[in-house]
Amino acid sequence: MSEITIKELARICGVAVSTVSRAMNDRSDVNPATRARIVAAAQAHGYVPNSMARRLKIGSSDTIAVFIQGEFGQMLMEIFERLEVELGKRGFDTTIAHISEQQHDHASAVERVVRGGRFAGVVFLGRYGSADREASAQLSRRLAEIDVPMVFCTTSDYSGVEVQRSWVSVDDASGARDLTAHLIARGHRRIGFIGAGRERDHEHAWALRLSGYGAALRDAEIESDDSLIVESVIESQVYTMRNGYESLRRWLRRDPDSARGVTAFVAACDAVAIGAARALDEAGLSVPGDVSLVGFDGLDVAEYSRPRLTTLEQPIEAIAQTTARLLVETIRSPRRHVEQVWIRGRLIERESVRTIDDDVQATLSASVGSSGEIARSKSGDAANTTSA
Amino acid sequence: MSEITIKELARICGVAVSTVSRAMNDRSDVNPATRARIVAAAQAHGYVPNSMARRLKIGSSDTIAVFIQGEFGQMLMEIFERLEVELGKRGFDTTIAHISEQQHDHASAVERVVRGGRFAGVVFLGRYGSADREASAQLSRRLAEIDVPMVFCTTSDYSGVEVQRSWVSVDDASGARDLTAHLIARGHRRIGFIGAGRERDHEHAWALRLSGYGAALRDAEIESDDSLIVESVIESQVYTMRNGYESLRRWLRRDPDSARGVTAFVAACDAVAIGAARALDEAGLSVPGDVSLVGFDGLDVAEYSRPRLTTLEQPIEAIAQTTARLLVETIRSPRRHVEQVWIRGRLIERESVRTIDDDVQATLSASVGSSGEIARSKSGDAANTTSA
DNA sequence: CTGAAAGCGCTTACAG
DNA sequence: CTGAAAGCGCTTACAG
Repeated sequence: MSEITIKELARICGVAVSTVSRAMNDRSDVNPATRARIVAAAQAHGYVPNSMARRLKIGSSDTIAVFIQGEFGQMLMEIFERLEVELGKRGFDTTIAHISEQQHDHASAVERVVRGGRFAGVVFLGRYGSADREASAQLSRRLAEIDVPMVFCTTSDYSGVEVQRSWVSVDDASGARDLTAHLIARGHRRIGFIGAGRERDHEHAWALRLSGYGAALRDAEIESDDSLIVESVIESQVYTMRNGYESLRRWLRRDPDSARGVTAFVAACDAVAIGAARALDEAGLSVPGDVSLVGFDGLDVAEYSRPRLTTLEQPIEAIAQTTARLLVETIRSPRRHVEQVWIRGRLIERESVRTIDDDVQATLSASVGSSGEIARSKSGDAANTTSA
Repeated sequence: MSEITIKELARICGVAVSTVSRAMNDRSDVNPATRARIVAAAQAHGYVPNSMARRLKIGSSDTIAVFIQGEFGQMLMEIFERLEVELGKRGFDTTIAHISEQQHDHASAVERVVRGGRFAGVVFLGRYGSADREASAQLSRRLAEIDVPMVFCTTSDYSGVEVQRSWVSVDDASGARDLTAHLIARGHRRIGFIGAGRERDHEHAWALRLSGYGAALRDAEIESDDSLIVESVIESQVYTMRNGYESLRRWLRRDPDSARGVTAFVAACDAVAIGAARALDEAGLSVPGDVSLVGFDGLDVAEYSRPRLTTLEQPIEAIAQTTARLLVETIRSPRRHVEQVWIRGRLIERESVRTIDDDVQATLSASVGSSGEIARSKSGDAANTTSA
């Protein structure tokens, strides 16, 4: 711990601490020669100002805390990286505040770091609060009280509290709608959705994607069929390949009749799509030969898997820029109106969707039929829960 | 900013600040009734101690900084999550210090946060210093001077400085050796390696994996052939599917003759393997039908891609535990001997390796030949750089 | 251009 | 069990 303090450095240089402070902070009112001498000495002795002391004194910090709850998804990390540079351009430091899933009391954990940290601003990335509605609402109220500038990035505030916050997100609903419409334009009619939240409430982005899927169906006057909605099996880690795989696999086994005739699926995200593709594969169904599949996010895995996945690319750049802009504006003029920005993603057509026409339809039914048999042969253990 | 300070809370409760402090910190020497009153008031007014002031006063913090340089790879994030809980069990908070790739001067950026942050300890996750050897060595020397407890996790210290540091990592060399030996046991003889660093020096883990590959070849008395080593094309982001794809694709085009006869590849990591699989696919080669392929890491994508990738699973749990243990030991007794731990990973056999025998060999040569033709038909633009 | 002084919000001996 | 005081390492008016 040979850390040197400002006092010692001052003694070494034979000046007052206030002079050292000014020199280190590039103030204009310091003799250039003195400054040079001090900076050199600092360098030589490895002096770096104690950031706690500095921030305590300064009062207003220029660091932004970005909260990430639970798992570090790839999409979140990519947004974070861009966000960090955007905020950097505007003169802010960024720090990740991770609230682990294990934490009993999310709300108070968040509150503790926000209140204790004296940040210039806060962004919630990808999740907010806990499944416990009341706790989340509580958190919102308290955050409103301490009045930190904050924006939700890729999360909507579903806490139900009146306080309005700014947010920015990919337009989940329109994205899913575009994806589904694309499938419909390719001749698909019986289209499933993989990865719905168990409770189907508005807890997060997926509910929005599910609604976009429903809207596209309605637009095309296709009757929606709840039995085609595949629920998430692994709720603690929804954005995973494993969730896509397990969820679809279970559904295929349980509802062989529903599976019959489905020609396409929209997955709640790319990772889920990859997992789902494997479940399909194991059931003897090929993509896109037997069933088409689209993802959501635009991860690299969607680009390099085979078949390449048609998906909706999140506009990471724009999301990060907008979030940074909104937050900085809020910091500068706290009482401005809130802005809520949905940014449309871009549909990327690749190889996982096939154009359907009647004769193909026939082939399809046949192969789905065979998958139904596979399902049946294993369905003994799940007989009572089979819905069809 | 209705943040309340200890002084105001003290006034509200009609006690001295020292009493509030004691109550908030659960000291034993406080009247239970007084404590209850204070805690309740703190709750009501949303009082949370200013963490800067607290840490400034305390001097020794109990937070650990984990440094991550450049991209947030999935493997790194998984290790981080485990590390956070392991450190948490031992009473430490964890914070991520991200050094972005853009930063001109890595070394001094690292030094600044370490010196300025007064952390209880530091771990470097996945990368250390910059490509600039001298700068890295410089950093090591300065870090040694300030004498922070630190351990390298999944990074080796190649700075060349005498100061010995503890480290823990998957055993890259033996892992790659196991993987390669596995291929050899399955009858493969001409085996390539995808993702070598351009300079082939010992900058990071990949050099170790490359050497493990070489060792296995030597064990089996197979003559190694440098033309089978595929170099990374995208050096700034080596752990990516894109790097695997572009690197192998270029190689396939450039060295069609080398490609002839290769029956298997070991990829430097799973992401690279996935990208490589696509390049193979585009060249008309199937995995494992025409060429076998193994990865390294044990990411989910290796499990859900088709074919499922045979790979070496990193023992994340053990790595995180050992790192936490070592760091805490170093914190408690700074002068203890350093420990350098290589933890063996587990080979997971899946579907990307095929057992080879003579007649298969014949088929293979034929299809690689056809890929050579594809390459040639596009080689006009790269004619001068073609090595064969 | 430089120095002495006050104070940011806490914690921790030291008295009582 | 409680309070008054000192001080952690800085920065920033305020004088000179």
